[in-house]
Amino acid sequence: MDRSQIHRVSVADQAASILRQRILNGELRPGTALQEVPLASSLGVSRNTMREAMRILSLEGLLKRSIHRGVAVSQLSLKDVKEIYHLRRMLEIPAVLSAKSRHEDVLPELRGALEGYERCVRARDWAQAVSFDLQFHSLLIRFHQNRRLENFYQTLIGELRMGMVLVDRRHDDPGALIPVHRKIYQLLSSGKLKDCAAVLSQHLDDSELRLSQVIGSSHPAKRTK
Amino acid sequence: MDRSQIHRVSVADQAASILRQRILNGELRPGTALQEVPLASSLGVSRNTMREAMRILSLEGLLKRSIHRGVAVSQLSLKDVKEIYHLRRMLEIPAVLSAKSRHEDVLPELRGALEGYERCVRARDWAQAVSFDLQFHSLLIRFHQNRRLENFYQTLIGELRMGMVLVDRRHDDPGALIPVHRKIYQLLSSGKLKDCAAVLSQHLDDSELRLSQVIGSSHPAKRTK
DNA sequence: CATCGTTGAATTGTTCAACACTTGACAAGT
DNA sequence: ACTTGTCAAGTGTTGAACAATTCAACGATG
Repeated sequence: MDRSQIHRVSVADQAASILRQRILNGELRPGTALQEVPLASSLGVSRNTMREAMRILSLEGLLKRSIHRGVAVSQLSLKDVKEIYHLRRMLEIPAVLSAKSRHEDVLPELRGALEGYERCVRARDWAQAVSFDLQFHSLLIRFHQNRRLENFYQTLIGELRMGMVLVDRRHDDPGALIPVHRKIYQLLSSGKLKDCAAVLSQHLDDSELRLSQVIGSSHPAKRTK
Repeated sequence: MDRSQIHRVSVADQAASILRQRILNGELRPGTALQEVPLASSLGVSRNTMREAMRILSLEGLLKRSIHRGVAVSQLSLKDVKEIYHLRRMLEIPAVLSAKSRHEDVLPELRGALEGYERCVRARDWAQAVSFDLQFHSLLIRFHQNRRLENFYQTLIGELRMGMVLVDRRHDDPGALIPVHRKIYQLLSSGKLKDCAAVLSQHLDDSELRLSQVIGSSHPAKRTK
């Protein structure tokens, strides 16, 4: 009788969500310029509403605004990747180290994300697999029990995922991460937190390296005319 | 050509800055309801522009939006304070521990903030003193050399400062923090990072306790269970 | 007396159309 | 080649309108 939440969301928020989804899915690739009028009419909203939506996404880091020059889908630089992984290490490793038995409600969700990931890999649905992968890591942050931190981490992951759509195409071995995530989950659920942190740390190193290589070869050193 | 100094900011951003300043100065106290039309006309901007400004501040956490119910200056709860200080400990202590000699460019700035703080305390300018206090801690975050982290920390400090304007009034001993900050600076510049972290940790505990007491007595009708 | 619709004013959400300003490209002139 | 002028396209901003929602006051009904 008491529904969780009634459909009370502003149109601007919905427009932002749709746009966010398109960016995170790789439908809108980094660097793509977005014009207000065509986008607004394609979503069936007014230009002002679309501007509010774009304002939201630009504050999330997904869009980059240049005044009077329009907005474009943000493009991750190597420095960005380095920054984001620095933060991931700083946040995820203490998270698993602080995992206590009273946090057990997170374990089933971790298992769910793990299984979803494996299912997607078997189905060759890599975009969805990336989602489950990142969801798995987001759940680790829950151990901190800090809503602000979760939100911050979520925006980080959003930026990262935007760059990861580039990885999909040349992802030669998408299933290689399964045993790693399995191991993390297993060590975590059995309380071997130090070992878990070690595996996680290595996993993050590998992930950063792979993404950096793709980004680096994607848009190489700026041409100095 | 020096293009970096040209004053090219959108009106919406400027409106947001003005409003942010008023909130952080305590001119607009937590809980104050803000109506679009009066505010817009008082700043001499249109309603749409003011809406964009409010959107910015709500995403920064300074304003709280209830759909169709208006926006109000956010109010820190005890849980918020706990969250924010949890994050401050998580960010500031590793920051000083990772302080290396190559970060020496931060030290003069820390000294500047320290001296500004002492100057304000002597002049009984507590609002400005709080600014220098928080600036001192923001500078510590610089040791992480991570721009995203600095931005995140800055929004945290913004929320905190909003709650601290309540402290000003009953601040019985505003100069008590001088020796603590001095000590932190001294230990930091002499490389005694472990000791520095210990002092900083204690300082944060004290600060949280003081703020919690004020918040708790400010709106006590808060049953948490 | 209390509870439940109803009404209506006030405020926000959204749209629309217009204008000012900036930018980038192209053409003309030197 | 370099500068300058022009122009179209796009963003920034405004003001007015309408739709949707909230909230409080008001009765009506039991």
